[in-house]
Amino acid sequence: MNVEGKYGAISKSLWLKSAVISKHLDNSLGAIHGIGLAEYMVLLNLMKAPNHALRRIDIAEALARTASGITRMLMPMEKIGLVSKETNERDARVSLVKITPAGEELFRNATVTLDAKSQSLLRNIDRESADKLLALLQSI
Amino acid sequence: MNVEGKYGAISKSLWLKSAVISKHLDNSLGAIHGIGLAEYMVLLNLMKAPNHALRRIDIAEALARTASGITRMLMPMEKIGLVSKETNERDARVSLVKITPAGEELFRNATVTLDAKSQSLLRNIDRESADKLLALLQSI
DNA sequence: ACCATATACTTGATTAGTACAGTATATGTG
DNA sequence: CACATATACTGTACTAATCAAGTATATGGT
Repeated sequence: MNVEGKYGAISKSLWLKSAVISKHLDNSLGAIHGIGLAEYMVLLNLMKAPNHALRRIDIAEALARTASGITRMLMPMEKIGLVSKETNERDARVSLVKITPAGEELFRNATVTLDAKSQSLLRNIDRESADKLLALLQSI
Repeated sequence: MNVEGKYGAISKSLWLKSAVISKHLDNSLGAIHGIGLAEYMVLLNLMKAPNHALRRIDIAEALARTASGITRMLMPMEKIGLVSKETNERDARVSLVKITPAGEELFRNATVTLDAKSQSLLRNIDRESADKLLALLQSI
């Protein structure tokens, strides 16, 4: 394998392993908490944000999705009360998304599920290797 | 971060990085060769297979997709002549998928594109780290 | 102040995937 | 051999994402 092929192999492996793991996590999160991994990532980003609120466009950026995808994803989340819509008084174009107390509660519970399931899916990887893998992934 | 959280962090990072990289590769492969990363992975698996042919169910397994997803994906690929349908004389339920010479040619060209684009997307990762990352991903 | 351009979001049309049910064929057991 | 069960695939209905166009608002240059 030439040098370029090595990087191609990383892309392919990343694609496949992500598909496998994401499907498992989607299933677990869906069965127990009624949300998918993408919805979980929305809540995670809101929890990390100052004032627990973000613009839709920032959520799109954080999830590598389009603005319209976020609009559609948030509709049912708002309906079941995980997030709420707030206006930005400085900029009337913006519709801020804020996590609700119910959303925070679900996020905490879903985090337990996600961590446990992840550990089970990644049981082939010892803790030291896990540190290394995480660092490498985050350096991409 | 507790120990479980570390594995959860890997899942989340895998999910996000894969989304970013896959979208770039989909765009490049689509613009230049008219196929997506999933279609490329079909061709790759066919190239690796004995006799360059596989059952649909095996392709589904290799790509973490459903059988019906593969049926749909293969329809246009057959139409443009990248793969052909063959019967299995031992088992009439099976419809074997075989890569065509045109499919092989496209695969070789797409591999160059995929490797080059991957190297560019992963330029933050040096060759030694790339070896390590690939080994860790493949151990999942 | 005016207007051209840019930004934030939503909506309609399309595409790609899934689940589930249906069809055809194969396999294993009494 | 007969028949229940399993397997391979396809078709229908649905869901989730995209793109491109549309609306509203903000910003910058003259």
